[in-house]
Amino acid sequence: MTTKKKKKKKTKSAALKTRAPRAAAKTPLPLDEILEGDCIAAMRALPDACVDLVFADPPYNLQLGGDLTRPDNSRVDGVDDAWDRFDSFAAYDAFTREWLAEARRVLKPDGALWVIGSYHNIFRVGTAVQDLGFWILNDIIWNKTNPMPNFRGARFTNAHETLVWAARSKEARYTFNYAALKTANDDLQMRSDWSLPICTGNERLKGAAGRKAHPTQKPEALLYRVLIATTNPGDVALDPFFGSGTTGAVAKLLGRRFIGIERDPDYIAAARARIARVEPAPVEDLAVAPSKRAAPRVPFGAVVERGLLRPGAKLYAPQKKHEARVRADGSIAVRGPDGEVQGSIHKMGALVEKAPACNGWTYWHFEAKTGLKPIDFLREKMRREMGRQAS
Amino acid sequence: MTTKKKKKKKTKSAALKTRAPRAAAKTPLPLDEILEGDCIAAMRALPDACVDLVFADPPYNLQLGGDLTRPDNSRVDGVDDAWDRFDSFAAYDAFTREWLAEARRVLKPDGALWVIGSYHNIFRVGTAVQDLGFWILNDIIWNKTNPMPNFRGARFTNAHETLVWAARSKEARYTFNYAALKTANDDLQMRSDWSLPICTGNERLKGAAGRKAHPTQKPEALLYRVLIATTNPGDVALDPFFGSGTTGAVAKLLGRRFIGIERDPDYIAAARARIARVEPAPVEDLAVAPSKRAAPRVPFGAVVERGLLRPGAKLYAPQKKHEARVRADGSIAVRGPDGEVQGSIHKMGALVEKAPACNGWTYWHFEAKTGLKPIDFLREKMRREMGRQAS
DNA sequence: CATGCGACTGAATCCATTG
DNA sequence: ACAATGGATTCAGTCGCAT
Repeated sequence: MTTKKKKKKKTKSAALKTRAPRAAAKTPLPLDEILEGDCIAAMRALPDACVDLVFADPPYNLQLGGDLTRPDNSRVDGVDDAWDRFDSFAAYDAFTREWLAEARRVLKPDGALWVIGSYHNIFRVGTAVQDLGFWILNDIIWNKTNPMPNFRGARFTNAHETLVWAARSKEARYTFNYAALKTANDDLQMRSDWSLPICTGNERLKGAAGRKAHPTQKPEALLYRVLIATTNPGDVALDPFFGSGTTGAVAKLLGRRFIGIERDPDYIAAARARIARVEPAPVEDLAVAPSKRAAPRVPFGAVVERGLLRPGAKLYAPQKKHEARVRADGSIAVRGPDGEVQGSIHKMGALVEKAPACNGWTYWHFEAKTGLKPIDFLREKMRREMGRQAS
Repeated sequence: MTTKKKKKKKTKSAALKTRAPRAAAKTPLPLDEILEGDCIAAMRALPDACVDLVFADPPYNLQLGGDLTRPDNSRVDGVDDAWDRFDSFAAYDAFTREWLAEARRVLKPDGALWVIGSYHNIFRVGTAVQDLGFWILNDIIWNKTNPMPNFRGARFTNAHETLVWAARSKEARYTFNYAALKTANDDLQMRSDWSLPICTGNERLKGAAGRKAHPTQKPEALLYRVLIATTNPGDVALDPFFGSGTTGAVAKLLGRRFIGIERDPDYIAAARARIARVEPAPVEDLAVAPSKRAAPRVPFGAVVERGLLRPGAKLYAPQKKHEARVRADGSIAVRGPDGEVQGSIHKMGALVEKAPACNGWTYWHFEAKTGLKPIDFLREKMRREMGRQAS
């Protein structure tokens, strides 16, 4: 996983052939801007495959907001008998599928989607995500450390929200900075349940008369983790329900670009002022910790070429349980039941271990002054040499 | 809420008018029995409005690919049983809606439904639950204390499953034993996120050759909390996907009645033997044991996310013997002989100290107004913010 | 009888690149 | 498209056995 950004201008043709490229593709993207208007209309004005990530915090459901309109901008009546409830769900579903379809269109082939919601809407959102061809990667639980208690004592304290993380398609090579997250998590894999406080105190935007400027402002820590985990510096994140602009504020802090879409001019004004106050982090501290997968490939033959191991040198399995001989062509030779066999460090490791696979770099060891060391040590040495050349 | 059982023989006519009452209504319910066969057919043989609770653990439709091996080359025993394979989302949806509709029919008007699932299926289940007229009360997150890791480092550790708790209708006066749960939770409201270990060890049923008798046996603690929270002694709980019989075992323990439905005769045999071994708890002792709570873990990355240390901030070893820089992803950078090295606070502490291990929390310090303070100070601050979190 | 070490396991949509 | 190949990748807990 991790970065696959180097030469990814392959833009899988399948991703683009649903629609003819738009004229808009030639106009520059509205980067680090907030577009005022309906998110579906605004996304329609964007070209295909132009953003790396979509983060969406859509309206949660019909019951809560009179805010929701049908795709044709007619208002949904707030009714609650069975027939109209179905009608309401249908309207919500239509709205959801429409903005999700546009989001998918503007996503690059290897792009990804995040949507946050609660039990009121997340099941409908998740179903639509699957039906539209996205490929769910995880559902993430934001456990609120300080949720609003349930005052009536009629249910469990609703102490979490759910995020869906999905690649644009099953085949997508999505961005996931695994090693960086593991490092940040004190060297344990990051889990699907995240404990974060809700947005309060200084971070909470205040509007007129000290009232909260936005009813559902998300904490910056949540977006921080999302952007660190699934984007790289310079990536473009689109937020079609920009609200108070948390996505934009954290994107600016972390050296990512953003495109916001928001209907409410008051929210836009609050978000603009907020983002203007953000001081970007130093560029040199933004790159995610390098993962082994992203490191330049050093074939074993190069180690031999470089002279770090001479042809004929002996390699050992852990505890010297097996022995191999380095050959000039970068293969190694081991003794098998039918005489000597030659092959890659991986194949020969698997062979002597009778395992289906083996990482030869960590399996085979050479005799160093200080004892047996894995040959990966030599690869690391070469990578450091190469790094100095590059920089 | 709590008990509403006193005068609930009102049996809302709306609940019954879809179907004529069955002749079967006159035959006694198959209480504390396991019915062999397809759950839809078996439920059809039950009368309307005859159970207080439905707990369902349906197939998840995992759609697993090829084999998966652990880093040590051992093979993961995935769920590839025939009962979990569906041809399409449409097929899964049809199946889901059919069993849910029957479940709703057999539920008493004030009855409730629980369904457990993962991101593979829970969105489709939740959508169907809403469409069929159930009223969602909570979604509950079962956070696994010991989940299986993500072996390839490709995603977040899938560390939870989701349960949907829904009343039969919006108007239902469902059962919720608020006070009992609050007491059990050290006088804190029970939250929607539950931390429980997966089912292992002695509790896990073994079949032939010591292999697991069922691939997805649920922990009894999970059903314990469900039944304590949303049923009263003597209530009837129907489990249409009975499997290894956890619902029946806990129901018997807690003085509830159960009806199980299961297709696989081997599972039925295992469940029968298991339930026979259960000793019902003394009626007067059906209170819940208090749950212990641990201090929430705060990784270093969360301190950076939270904004308590900005990317680029400097950290110092005691006596400023060494220096490090905070990076956006929650790693830190130090100068080594071959240039800058990055890693966790622990790894980098060990590196500069040339020690095998190091507690980065106490080793690294930041510049506070009152002088150098260990970064553990910031972790403590976050823990205080997060307050006491229910288990 | 403790203690330690190694083997084993769990609802898993689990790789990337080249040819 | 698929096949072959390189080589990256795990956490909490239980159980059995050796010391």
